[in-house]
Order: sequence, then structure tokens, then C-alpha cells
Amino acid sequence: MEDSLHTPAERRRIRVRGAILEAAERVFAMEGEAGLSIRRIADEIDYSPAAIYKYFGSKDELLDVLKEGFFGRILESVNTIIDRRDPFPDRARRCVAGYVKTALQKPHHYVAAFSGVAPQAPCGGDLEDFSNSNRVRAFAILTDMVDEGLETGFFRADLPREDTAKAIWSSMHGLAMMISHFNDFPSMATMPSEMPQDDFITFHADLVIRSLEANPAKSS
Amino acid sequence: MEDSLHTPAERRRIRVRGAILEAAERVFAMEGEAGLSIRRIADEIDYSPAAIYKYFGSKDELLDVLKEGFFGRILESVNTIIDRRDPFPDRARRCVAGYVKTALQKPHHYVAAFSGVAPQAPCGGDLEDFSNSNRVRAFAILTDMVDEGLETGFFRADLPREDTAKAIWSSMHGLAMMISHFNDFPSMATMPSEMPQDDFITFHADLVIRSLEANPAKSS
DNA sequence: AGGTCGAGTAAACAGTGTTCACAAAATGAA
DNA sequence: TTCATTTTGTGAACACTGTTTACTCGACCT
Repeated sequence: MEDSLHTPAERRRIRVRGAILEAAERVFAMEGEAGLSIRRIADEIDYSPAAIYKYFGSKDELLDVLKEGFFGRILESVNTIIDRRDPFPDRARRCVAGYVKTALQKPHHYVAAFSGVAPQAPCGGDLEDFSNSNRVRAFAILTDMVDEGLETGFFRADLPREDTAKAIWSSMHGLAMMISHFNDFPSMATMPSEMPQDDFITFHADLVIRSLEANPAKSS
Repeated sequence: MEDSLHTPAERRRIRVRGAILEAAERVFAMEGEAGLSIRRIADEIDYSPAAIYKYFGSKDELLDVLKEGFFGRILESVNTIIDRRDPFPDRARRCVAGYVKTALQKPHHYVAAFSGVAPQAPCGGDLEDFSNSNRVRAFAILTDMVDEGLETGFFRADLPREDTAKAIWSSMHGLAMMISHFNDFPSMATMPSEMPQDDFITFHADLVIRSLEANPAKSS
């Protein structure tokens, strides 16, 4: 099954499609989801608004592609962290902190990727697509990490794999959302002097991992 | 400074305002933020769309009132939990779990209350209003809880009050968002048999509190 | 060359938040 | 009561939004 850039028509097609996504990416990063409209994208690439519908079925579909791409970048980033041969506890902590820090490189993308109550992935598209989505792959990394912690004996033995991974993900996700929402979360306006953001993220990551440890250190 | 229901005009005014909020609440709970439009509200109370602007400066302002009200309910719920004279660790756990469960009674409200990257409260309105907002009051409850844990000696002594409270809040928030987003988070489509939702929430709450304990139990 | 298929477009539809000038009603003062 | 003033509500419009339709044009294949 050969699939790409045979005929110039096909090459042109994926090039235009890429240009659309690129323009959308640009606008999205600067002005957020609110500032991103089909007509705005069309202006950016000097096309008619209707043209975009030759490449994407709807605005939501386009946004899904954008979000998947962003999640791919987070996944990649966390993967490079977890592939290092550091000692396990540190690697786990760095993995958690890394997820949050990468997510925060594009706050607009991150909050958009998790907005809306009904899951857009498994309802809108096939369930097949959802299984191969980057979100699920990220989750798999997490369960692997939990497994390693369990096998090493570093984590409590009575932890359920999946649910523990979900709990970790929830905590990471919450921090990323909080910092994205109140744009400088750690020093939340009312109370002035606090940790710098990076320190707070690692502090949080320490807590998350600590809650799983079989024999947590007595202090700090 | 007397403020309410003296003249019938004032009473009428707050009654209509209440009707608007009530209608908005109704639509919001059923169809989410997407289904809520000014014209929809106007239809619901048999008014002209423009009339609503005599009571609220903009749709965002109306939404802010809605969200504040919802957060007030969460606050109230958590308050009744924390006022019980249960032994501290359980009370703390129940407090965390209670926040999440109450938040999940109206998922649409909760995700809407935390959508958007720029904080709408301290930028849109005064900073004064933000200090008195229910979000900040909820946070105060959390810091009080941390204080109690520190004084009791149940929490590690080297924990920073504020940042610890923020970390707890982040973790709670993350779980509430996750469950709201994937509408049945614990059993995430791909992997079938998992914990029921309530059990998962308490499991998560246990982990959060455990990460703060000075002498965590060795097992389960 | 003729026919087919797809890219691109202008124009329109239905919907959105918001504003404006104006009518209607309620209020306060004489 | 009668007049003036302020407030409440409205219809119509403006400037947007996502999306669809009928249509042209150019590239491709036979």
C-alpha cells in the first residue's frame, strides 16, 4: 500500500493541507481558540473560506487534528525523558514534571485539547482512531511507568496499574490546567511571594510520586 | 447603606434578573455552554434578546455570575463536610473527595468555570471582587485544612502552606476535569473493567492526602 | 480532442453577540 | 391629576460565525 506524493496533484494537496494547519497553528497559538475562525485561516493563506472544507469536513475536525498534533509533541517530549537511563524515582518525577512543562509551552492548545464534556475523539471518529490516538499512547507510557515502579518495589505493591496511572494523569492534568487558567498560578494575585513556577511543578511532581511510594522518606 | 427590595421597582428588577439566571441555568445544565445563547435565554423567558443587556453587560458577565453561583454551591458542600467533627485524616480525605463529587454534579458548569487561559475574574472585574470570589474562599478552606494537618502533626512539617494547598487543589481539579471530559473516565473505553467512579474518586483522594502524611501507612 | 474529476470560489443561509433609536411604562414632582 | 424623567423593553440592524450550494476553471486520463 503506497500512499504519498506520487502524482504532483497529491503532493500539492498535502502541501495546501499543511499550509492550512500551519496557519491555524499560528493563529491558535497567538489568539487562542476564540480568535481562530475559518475565515481567519482563509485570509491567512489567501484562500476562500469554502476552500478549507475541501480539506477538512468541519472546523471541529480541523481542531482535532491540531490537538492531536500538539499531544504528539507532548508525547514525544515525555518519551525522551523516560528513555533516559536515570534511576527510576527521579525518572518518574521528571516524567510527571516534563508532561506539565511541555503542556504549558502552549497553554491555549492544552486547554483546548481538554475542553468540552463529551469526548470528541471516540464519538466523532471511529473507536479505532481513538485507540491509536496520542492521548491513549501517552496513557500507555504512564501505565508502563507504574509497572516499572511496581516491579522495582519502589511503589506500593497493592496499587492497581490502570487506576494508578489515571490518578497520576489526573494530577498532572490538573496542575497544567490550573497554571494555564490563572496564567500565573503559583503566585495567585492575592498572596504575593511564592515559589517560582518551575519549582512548584517539581514540588507537585514530588508529591504525586510520593503518594505511590512503598517507603516514603520521613522528611522533604 | 440599605440595598434591597424597598421599592417595587427594585423587587421587580431582581426578580427578572433571577428569572434570566434561572433560565440560563436550565439551558446550561442540559445543553452545555455551546447551546446557551442570548436569544435562547430570551425565548425561554419571553423577552427580547436586547432586554438581557439591561441586566447584564455582556454574555460573559452573565456566565461569570452563573459560574460564581455554582462555585458557591461547591463551597457550601465542602464546608458542611469540613465542619463535621470527624477525625482529621478522614475529614481531609472526605473533603477532597467531596469537592470532586460536587463538581461532577454539573460537569458543564465545572468545565466552563475553568475554560479560557486568561483569568476572567481578576481582569474583567475589580481585583477586589476576585478576593471575595468563591474560588478564593474555597482556597482559604484548603489552606485551613493544611494548617490543621500541620498543627496536628499528621502532615509533614516541612510542607509550605499555600503551595501545598495549591497542589491539592490542582489534583482535585484534574480529576474533576478528567471525569467531566471523558464522560466515564475510570473505564476509558479501551480497557473495560475498572473501579466504579465513586471508588476511584476516593482512591484518588487517598493518594492526594497520603502524599502529605508524615508517617504514611505501609500498606493500602 | 473530449470527457471527467477535483480544486477553488462567490453568494447565500442560519445562527451568534451586541448596539441603537425608539416606544411604553413606571416613577417622582408639581 | 398632570407633567417630566427615568427605566424597561423592543425591532431592526451590524458585524461576525460555521457551513452549503451552484458554479467555474484547470489539470488529468483516455
